[in-house]
Amino acid sequence: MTEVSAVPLVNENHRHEEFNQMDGDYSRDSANFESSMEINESSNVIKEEPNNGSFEENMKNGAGNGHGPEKEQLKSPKKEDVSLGFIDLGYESDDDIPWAQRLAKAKQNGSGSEKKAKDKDREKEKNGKLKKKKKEDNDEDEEYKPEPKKKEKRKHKEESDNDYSEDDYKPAKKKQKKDKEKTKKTEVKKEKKTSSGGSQSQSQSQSQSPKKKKKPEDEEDVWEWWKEEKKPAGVKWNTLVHKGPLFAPLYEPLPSGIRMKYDGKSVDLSPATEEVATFYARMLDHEYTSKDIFNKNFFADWRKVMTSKEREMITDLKKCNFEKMAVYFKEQGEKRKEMTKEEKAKIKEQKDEEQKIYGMAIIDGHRQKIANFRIEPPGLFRGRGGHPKMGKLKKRIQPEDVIINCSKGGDVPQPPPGHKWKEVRHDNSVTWLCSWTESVLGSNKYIMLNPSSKIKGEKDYEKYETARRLKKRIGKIREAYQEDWKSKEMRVRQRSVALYFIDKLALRAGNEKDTDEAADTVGCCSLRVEHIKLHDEHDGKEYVVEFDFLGKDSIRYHNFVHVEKRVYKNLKIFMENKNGSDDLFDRLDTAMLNEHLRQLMDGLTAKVFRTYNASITLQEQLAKLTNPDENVHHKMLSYNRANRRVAELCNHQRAYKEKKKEVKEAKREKKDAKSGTAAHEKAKKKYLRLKEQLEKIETQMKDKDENKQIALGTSKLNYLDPRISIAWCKKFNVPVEKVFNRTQRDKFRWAIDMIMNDEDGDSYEF
DNA sequence: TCAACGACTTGATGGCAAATAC
DNA sequence: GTATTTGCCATCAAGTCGTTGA
Repeated sequence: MTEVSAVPLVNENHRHEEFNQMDGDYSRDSANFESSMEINESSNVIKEEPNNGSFEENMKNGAGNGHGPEKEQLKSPKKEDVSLGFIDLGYESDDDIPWAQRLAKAKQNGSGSEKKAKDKDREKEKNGKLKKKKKEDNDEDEEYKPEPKKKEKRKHKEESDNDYSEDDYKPAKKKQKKDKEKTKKTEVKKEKKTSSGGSQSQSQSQSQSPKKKKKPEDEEDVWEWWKEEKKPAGVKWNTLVHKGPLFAPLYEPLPSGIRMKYDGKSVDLSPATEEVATFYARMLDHEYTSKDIFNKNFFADWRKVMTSKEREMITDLKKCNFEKMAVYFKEQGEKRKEMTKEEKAKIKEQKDEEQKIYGMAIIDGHRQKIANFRIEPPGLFRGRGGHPKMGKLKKRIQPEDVIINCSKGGDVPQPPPGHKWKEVRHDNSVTWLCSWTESVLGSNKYIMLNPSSKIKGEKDYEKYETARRLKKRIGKIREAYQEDWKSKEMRVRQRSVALYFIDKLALRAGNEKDTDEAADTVGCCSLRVEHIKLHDEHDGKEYVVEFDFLGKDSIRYHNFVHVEKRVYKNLKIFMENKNGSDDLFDRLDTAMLNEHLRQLMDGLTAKVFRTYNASITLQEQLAKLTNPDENVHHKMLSYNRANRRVAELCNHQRAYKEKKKEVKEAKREKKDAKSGTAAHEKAKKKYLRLKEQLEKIETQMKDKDENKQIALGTSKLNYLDPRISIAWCKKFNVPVEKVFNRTQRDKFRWAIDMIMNDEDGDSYEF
């Protein structure tokens, strides 16, 4: 496990400040929800208008505090309001949403069973309300005994105590001719395209209209799926044609002079044994090979592929010397770098050819890029953090391991000569093209389509629409979970506190996981008592919770957060009579939490809060930081700052401190090892490598200051509604290329089209 | 009923080529 | 022209969440 540092991370002070600000906003938020509701009711625009801004924004501009000016704003949402951080939705009715209307409508209408479920919910709701009235406002009402095992939790059946239904929100109507016309036009265009079929016709039609000067990215077969009817639920495609996966090249034995040494003597290994040895040799410079678990796992798996003779001889990894192999691979690498232009071009050509054949699928008549058409090559498993299986052998995947998914008919991909597929399936309820079972964890791996494809894009679009729906309900949801802090039922209290953390701190849900199979990392629901410390007072603030745990990818989350008194008191109760290794929320898990969330809003799960909070923060930060009079360069600076705020919220940070500590330890190791010995050499190498890595991070920090600390790309690609960024570009005359690179533009083509081709696109509100 | 599984999204990492500096 | 830096992109591990079947 990565050792944690007692010193706060570089940008933690900043974040700490920010969270403290949030706290201020938070209380304001809930206190003023009612006033915003009243306003909207009279305005007949959006009936349900909770205070839905981010905490920070609300505090700074006072949005939703029930004073005069907001009333005016809420009554008449104008384009200009965007720059003021106005928080109402720009759209007044379904029909107002360009191109999205049919998609959204299909979803809203729902199926019969969905409706029944809602009715049932309403029944439950009534009962819940009656019960609620009787509830007393006392924290210590329920005698709380921690649950011994989470497994029993599900016995406490979820009661429906929600107060909302989808129908609560009924937007006013407004005609939208323009978009209908647009949709019509595109449909005609599409018909022309598809009538002549496939990508060829696309390029033909383009060549027929030389008037339109198109950028290279528009030259491909652009499938404007967002202007089409949605497929029935569960149907992912009607026809799917592809060439199957591309397999890793076969192993080529090393030249005769390149041999591993065992106990000082060169040994000839069988090809299979040698291949696995090369996996290790290639990683010799990597920190992994200094880890005991890695070596243990590698050696055990390596021995499995050895011949009995080899197994008899090679009994100790420490006696193996892979140096010669490692040097050879380095030399090969150098040679590759020194290749002539022509040689490089030839290789590129070959790769492009592979991409052309295997990298594309035809789905419902449209050519779509495949994300990963290569079968993962064999190698050693690189689990992160303290993964118990790191170093294990990832076996070579054969066609006999691969399941193909495609249309029925003659277009089934051919397996390589002399081989056959494990199975050929025609399952159009899934999106994958090929799948196989990976040998280390036994999990399934898939070949799927590129993010620019319809299948992925549509899902992405839906994700942001769900987050936008959450925006309309967040006020009520927050109000409800605050009320639940006082619940007599321990599971309800735990759920409400967990939800508060997920909403406020953008924590992940935290599924339970098997620590024999994966590193010991946690999320919100799986937090243990040892992961938090309560400080009655810290840094001049009351009720401070110190979080310190390893989250996804074993990245440390260390943060001091001021919380409401009631949350603090609840946490104290949750921790009573427990050991550090006990679950903090012993009566909660992600399934229960999500079941509850689903009752609050259709499609709501814990991860929607991350999308919502990230997007709303970006929108507000952009509005706050952008000065329309500045040049593009300065505007971009503002954009990156806004983006960075989001990344901070989501904890996408680089572990600078961790690296620093590693370097320190490596230095000590080097000092401890006897000079001249192999151990000393190894320690020295490790130290130099880590030092170099640290220096790189430091330089980046100095050069690019703020931005390098945070992995901006992740939030940009996964959490931020791209329409916010594009609308910002449109409004402030910043080229979209400045904000999104080629890949991102491909992925977000739907959003670019929606905003850029809409007259009111620049006033888009998340 | 619930653990296990399947399908999918999220996110870190590292290699490589294009851009930039010298 | 060469060295260095930067950004892009592929890769694959690690999550989330809904479904399944014992």
